[in-house]
Amino acid sequence: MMELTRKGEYAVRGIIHLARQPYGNVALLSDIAEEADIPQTFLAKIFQQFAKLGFVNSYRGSGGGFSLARPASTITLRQVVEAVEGPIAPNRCIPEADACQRSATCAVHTVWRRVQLQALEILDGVTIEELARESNIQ
Amino acid sequence: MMELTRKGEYAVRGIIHLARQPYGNVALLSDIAEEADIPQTFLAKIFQQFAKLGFVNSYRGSGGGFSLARPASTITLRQVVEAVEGPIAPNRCIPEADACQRSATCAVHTVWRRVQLQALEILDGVTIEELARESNIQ
DNA sequence: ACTAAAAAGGATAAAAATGGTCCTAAAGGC
DNA sequence: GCCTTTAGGACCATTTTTATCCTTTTTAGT
Repeated sequence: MMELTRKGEYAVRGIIHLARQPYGNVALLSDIAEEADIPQTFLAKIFQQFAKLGFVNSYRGSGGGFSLARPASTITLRQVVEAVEGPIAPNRCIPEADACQRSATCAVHTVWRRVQLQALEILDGVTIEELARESNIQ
Repeated sequence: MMELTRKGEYAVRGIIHLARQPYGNVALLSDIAEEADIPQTFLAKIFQQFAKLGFVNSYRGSGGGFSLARPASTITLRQVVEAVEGPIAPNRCIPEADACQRSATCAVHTVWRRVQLQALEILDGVTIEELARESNIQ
């Protein structure tokens, strides 16, 4: 349970690789995909989501590619993961409060809520800049 | 991401219902399934796993059913969830250390590890007895 | 012994999610 | 106009989820 999918892994690896470039540098999707060992067409979908959310700029045509749209220090791990995986929540009741009629009275619910808040606190506290700097990720 | 499946939800709800019975009381699967609003045949599979793991005793035949095999205060939420969902880990590298060649040097890895440890700490600290006592779960 | 009750275990299956691929269109540089 | 590169949509295979069904085994009661 609670596992990041490939999509989430690729999203994190992909944006870390982009963040390793000099800021503003436009990188080719094909280069990032190869370096990070991610299927290019899959990474394309992920970066398209990033572009819509304003994490990256995309440029079409010859000389095009992707660049970070914001400093890596302002993009958190949580933002990246939630961009592709949706809200981080250990059970289904949590994201939309209504969805669980038991919410108000269910002790189990409060436990999941605690787990969620702890996870969010950790992921909010980690930026892509830190990860790009510290990781030896390929 | 990080979501408990139905199986996990049913496992928790099911064992909480069993824990509401007087200790040692043998309850019918059909009764628990109905009370907890869980498909009976699905709950059967879950309780079979519980029986193998020693959380519950099962009795076949007329007058049979299930009872808790250990006091509810000695069964943690983590144990119940892991019984049916497998190890709790936010990404694939964590459960088996070898699986991720990047483990040693990857900063992302250490973040997931922190998330995992926090979650485990919370789930280890909650017993089925507490949940059975405090929850108004149907 | 017979019967009914109840769990055990295996096979099966529909639906959804995952993890992609492929093709055409659009945009930009030369 | 041509080449490069991303955008977007359609499609698809595999796996996981969420069950259901059937037969067997065990037990209690008569």
